Amino acid sequence: MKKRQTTITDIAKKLHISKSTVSRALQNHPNVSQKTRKAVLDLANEMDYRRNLHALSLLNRKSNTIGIIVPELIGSYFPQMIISAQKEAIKAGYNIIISQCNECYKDEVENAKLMLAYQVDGLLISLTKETRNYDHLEIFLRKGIPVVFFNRICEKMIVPKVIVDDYEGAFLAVEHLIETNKRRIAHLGGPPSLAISRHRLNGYKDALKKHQIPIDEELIVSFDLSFEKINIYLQYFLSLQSPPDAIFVINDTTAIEVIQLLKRKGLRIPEDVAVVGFSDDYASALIDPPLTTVAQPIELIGATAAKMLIEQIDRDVSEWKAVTKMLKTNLVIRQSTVKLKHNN
Amino acid sequence: MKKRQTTITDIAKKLHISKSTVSRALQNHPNVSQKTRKAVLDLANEMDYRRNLHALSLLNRKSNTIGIIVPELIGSYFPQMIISAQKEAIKAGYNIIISQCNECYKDEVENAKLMLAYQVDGLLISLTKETRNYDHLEIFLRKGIPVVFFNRICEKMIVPKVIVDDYEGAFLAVEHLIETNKRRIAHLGGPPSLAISRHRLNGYKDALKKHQIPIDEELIVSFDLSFEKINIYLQYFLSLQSPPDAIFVINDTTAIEVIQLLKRKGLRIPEDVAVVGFSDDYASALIDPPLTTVAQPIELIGATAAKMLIEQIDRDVSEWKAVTKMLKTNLVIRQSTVKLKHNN
DNA sequence: CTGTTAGCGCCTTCAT
DNA sequence: ATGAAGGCGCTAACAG
Repeated sequence: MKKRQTTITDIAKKLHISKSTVSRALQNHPNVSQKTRKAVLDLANEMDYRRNLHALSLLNRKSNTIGIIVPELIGSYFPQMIISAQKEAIKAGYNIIISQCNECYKDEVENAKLMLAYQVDGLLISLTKETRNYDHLEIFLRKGIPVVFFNRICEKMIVPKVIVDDYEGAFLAVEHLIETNKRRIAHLGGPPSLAISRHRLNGYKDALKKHQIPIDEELIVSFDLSFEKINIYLQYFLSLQSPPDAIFVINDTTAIEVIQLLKRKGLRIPEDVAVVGFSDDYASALIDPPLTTVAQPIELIGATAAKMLIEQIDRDVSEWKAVTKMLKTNLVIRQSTVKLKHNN
Repeated sequence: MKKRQTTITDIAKKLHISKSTVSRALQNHPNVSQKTRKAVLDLANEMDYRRNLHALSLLNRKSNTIGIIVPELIGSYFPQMIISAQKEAIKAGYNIIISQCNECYKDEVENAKLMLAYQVDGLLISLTKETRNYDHLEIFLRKGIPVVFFNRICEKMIVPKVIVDDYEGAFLAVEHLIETNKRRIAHLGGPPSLAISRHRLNGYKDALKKHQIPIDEELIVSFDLSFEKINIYLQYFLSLQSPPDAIFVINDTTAIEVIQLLKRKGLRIPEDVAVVGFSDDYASALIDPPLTTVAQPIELIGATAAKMLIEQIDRDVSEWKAVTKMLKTNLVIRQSTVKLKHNN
């Protein structure tokens, strides 16, 4: 025999009063006598009554829920971002539903449908590396559900976005490499489908240009972020006639793997090859040598994205503003590019 | 003007047929003519129709949703566990709602209430370090909603649990330290409120006993997992008359911090102090020196817990089985305890 | 201050 | 093969 949940009807029956009175008491309406209110609240408490959110959502045509779709949960970036977005959401009375895509486009589409089925009031999303079609997201806009992108954005869609200055971050990172006297700087970039890949690539190129270092296409590889291939590309770099003396890598998890592989091949970091990553993952400060990387203000990104989303919710579609908020990055210099003196 | 979602009624009206027919068509009922079915499906598709899960949940008194509450999302343990639990859940037709507690009891209680409000069909939970009262979880049982614990379990509650053999894991880890000729082995343990802390402590003690090493209470500290305090305890250890030559640490994130601090103090690892952690976090293999640790079969834990939960759902309370599944750990030996030959 | 009613979107039963 | 009606839990609008 499966037990039923406690409902307002149950409470009403026990107290021999109407459901509306119970409902009002539970919501602290003024029009309820002290005595009744107390009786209701006590009984509700005793019976572990919880408002059924599904009923509420159905009634109000509003779920008070925000969906968050992230490409993955590996590394510290997305978990941290979720935590800070959630904090902001709860402050505004919204719950969140999280789902992750294993970097897989199909999962992203499924997750988007699920969010729709859950009637989320808004969607926060960072795309998978595979995503090139955005139909599953356009649906939200057609339905009047606001969408806010962060990190992995879709440039074609006119909605609010929270990003960091990938171009500048990359530019400064590469300039830093140049300043440490590296000249053959390679770039292990991301898939061109992602805007972040393109911006970071541009920053890389412009930094070289500024310092009159010729851009050598041999030294530029765009890869699909699949872990297994890192070694292949690294091997390629090292086998060049004139191999790189530094590598600017699209993200930290990849850069960390690059460092592991370089060490295994007996190369010294940074003397033989310097390495720079992007995002300042939790593990980056811990590895040997610690990774120089372009830090992102993750908490700020999460909070900002959530705020922007909540602002759009309940607002008429015609009033939506597709602001793109670009936050600053911050180059964190560690020993993967600069050898500590006292280490020698 | 806020747009409404597409409903069965909308489709019915457009096609001039009844709602029930539309509903049947959408569910592939046999009693619908081919023509009608096609018309409905086409229109549904065109209008981006999605079943309203709240309505379904209300109607069926079943949300087809599993709640997962984790103490935090820092480190790779819980994210990985969530991913594998989710995989299993989806296979069985369940969606999941994740929430994290920032290691805070109050948040755990709030999250539990939220899960109740969402009418989850079952709950997967790992407790925060602060949790000592379980009233918020007992409610689930009273309501006939199955609960399955994993990792941080509550020993007092008679429900299914998925754990690893913490005792054995600790025992083997400490024995390994003894085999590397360490004799003053300290234990930086977790709060005694957590069963894992107690079991790991027992494993530690018994390993010492087996090898006739006296247990020195000076060398045993139980701390509350708050990051800031790690240095205090470490400093305490090092200031002892006879300081430890090895430390067995309650978990990897703490052990990693211990290694950082030891290095900063100029101590050599493992020569001066060896370090062992627990759980094999993603970062553990990457730090310098790589951390020897007791690995847990995380994916298996997640999948097993989800399976056990789903098995209980829909089953009568009287049939619930409070099985505790204990999985094996696996000692991963790295350079924080054993120096590589070719490194010298 | 309290009660009655209607309906959110969906499906199932019963009738046709 | 189709339609009509009722109800899941809740609240807002309307009566008293």
